[in-house]
Amino acid sequence: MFQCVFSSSVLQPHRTSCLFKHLFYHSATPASQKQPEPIYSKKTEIQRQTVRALSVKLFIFSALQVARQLLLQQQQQQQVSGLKSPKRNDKQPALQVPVSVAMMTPQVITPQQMQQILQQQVLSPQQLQVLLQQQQALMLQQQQLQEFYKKQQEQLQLQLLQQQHAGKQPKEQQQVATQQLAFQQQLLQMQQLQQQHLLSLQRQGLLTIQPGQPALPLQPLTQGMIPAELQQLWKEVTSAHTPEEATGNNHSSLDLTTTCVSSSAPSKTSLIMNPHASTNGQLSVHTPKRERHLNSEHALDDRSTAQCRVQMQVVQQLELQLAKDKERLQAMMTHLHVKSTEPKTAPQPLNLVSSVTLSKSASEASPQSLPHTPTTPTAPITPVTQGPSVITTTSMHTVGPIRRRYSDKYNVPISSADIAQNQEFYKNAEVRPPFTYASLIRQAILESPEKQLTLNEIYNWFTRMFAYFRRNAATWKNAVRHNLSLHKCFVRVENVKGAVWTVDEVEFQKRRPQKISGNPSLIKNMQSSHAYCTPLNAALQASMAENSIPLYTTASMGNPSLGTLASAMREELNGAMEHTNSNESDSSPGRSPLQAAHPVHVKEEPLDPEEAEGPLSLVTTANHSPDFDQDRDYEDEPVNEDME
DNA sequence: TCAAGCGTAAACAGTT
DNA sequence: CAACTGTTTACGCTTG
Repeated sequence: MFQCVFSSSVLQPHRTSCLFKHLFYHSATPASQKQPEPIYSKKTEIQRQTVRALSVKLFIFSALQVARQLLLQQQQQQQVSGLKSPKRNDKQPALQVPVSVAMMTPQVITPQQMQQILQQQVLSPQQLQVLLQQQQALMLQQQQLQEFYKKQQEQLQLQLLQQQHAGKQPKEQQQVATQQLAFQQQLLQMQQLQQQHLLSLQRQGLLTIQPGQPALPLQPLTQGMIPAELQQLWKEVTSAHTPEEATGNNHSSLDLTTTCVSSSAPSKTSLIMNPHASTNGQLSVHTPKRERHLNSEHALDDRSTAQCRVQMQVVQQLELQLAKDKERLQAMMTHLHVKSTEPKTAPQPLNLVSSVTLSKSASEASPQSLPHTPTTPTAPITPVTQGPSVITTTSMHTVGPIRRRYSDKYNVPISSADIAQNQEFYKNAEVRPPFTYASLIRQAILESPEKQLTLNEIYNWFTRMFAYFRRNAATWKNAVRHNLSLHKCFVRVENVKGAVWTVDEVEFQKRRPQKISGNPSLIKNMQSSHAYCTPLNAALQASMAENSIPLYTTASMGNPSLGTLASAMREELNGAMEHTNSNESDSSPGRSPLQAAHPVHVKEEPLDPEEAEGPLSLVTTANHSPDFDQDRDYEDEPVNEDME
């Protein structure tokens, strides 16, 4: 009855690659529900973010490398082709490259999936250092690649014009097809190697994969290419050469380099990745034999022309992506520069680099700040900054205790602001929110206009706000009921229609000091993270928009409940401050009166429905009319359409 | 080591 | 009668 079917970008859990099933910790299957959740407590959010960003960049970089290689190959083919053939129009627009895409798709890791995979990272500071160095190197390489691609593209265009005058040779077509078949075989091999490497990464603790991780709405890395294509290109380039890389355990992009931090010379990484190609496009000099081969067997025809065009498009898309990525990276670096003094001036989509490595990484970054152009929905953002911030107290409600498992260990809490900032993320990604059931239930109730919800409405809120709760309904619904009954802060109110649940703020506030300890640094971090709430939300919106992700709502637009949630998170911070810092003002005008006056606990002293109505209205707001509530399903309706 | 908090599972009873 | 709702207990895990 309560199983909601989301017509939006609902994630299909089982689309996750089987390769990672055994790596998942939070399994979607009931059999593994008893397992603990150490993920939350083993790593910091910053670590996850850093690696996540690195992964995306590495993926893009790899794709660029592949594209370059293909360009070079294409160039080889076209260089040997003459201008003799008559001009022909393309009658075979069918692309050659994507032929094998379909069979590659199941195990392709899209950037989004990569993010999901990487959102639960275990990284040591040393590893983070290395990764950051890699990131720096990648940025430099991307710049070099961009220049290179532009040159290549110009050449390609010239050659394409020439090629249009070339004739069609059936024999060459067959050979091309044969070559592509061989290519696909190589790709399969590389696919296996890639899997092995991912496994090895996982074993090393570099990768941990969320259980039952749903496939996020697949978003093309670029407009013209699907991720599978990029992945295929990556495999092609990695399989095309350097068998020593492929056979080893360290051939992955994550191991690209730790040495090429220099910004001057061509990086070592690029040489490793493309031993046949130099960054200045002098490929033909290095591969005379291959060129001859190509000369003899690959003349121009419609297919190759189409291929060439496809490659041009690929390059263009990659260039676009590269530019965006560069902008993002530069913005990140700039943000790292300024955030200590101007935490609010540089809205960033991601806080990807930990403050630990800030000085080092930022020192080599371009100071130019560019508009953030996030391309993917991101994992929870948890800025850890020390910048000053002003918490604007609102009269809104709070989310409440933070799940300690997630954050306490490293004193990098998932602040309440985080959930507000990452609402879209939690809505779309099947990631367990780092909040207790009690907090979430309370939030659901307080977000309602009447500050009361039926059990079913609470269910709907969960499923609507968190993709994670769209699965295992029996489990978490049981937990919700359990929490409702167990905690005194939840008060059941008999209604005409039935029963609704309200929140006893007094009781709830009693719990918080236990959750948020008086660690000053912790509170400070929470304050700072709050400072980023707004820009981060904007960044998330931009991210969603750019990737055509269904943008339900955000804290600053659309569904008001999200704004409520965002405000609630700030309130949560205030609440924490109240408990930990006596100097902090008790500036919660909307809440304090209720705290003082709240009298009744149905659970402790069951009352007759008639009796319960009156005093409990303190919690359920003064203008509450039980009859009015019956038809008040408001936001839940779209979700409930498919309910059983 | 212990207690507290939390999540999960499950049994049970009452209600719809 | 089935499903839902609500309560309660038990257990394991994490954390301080």
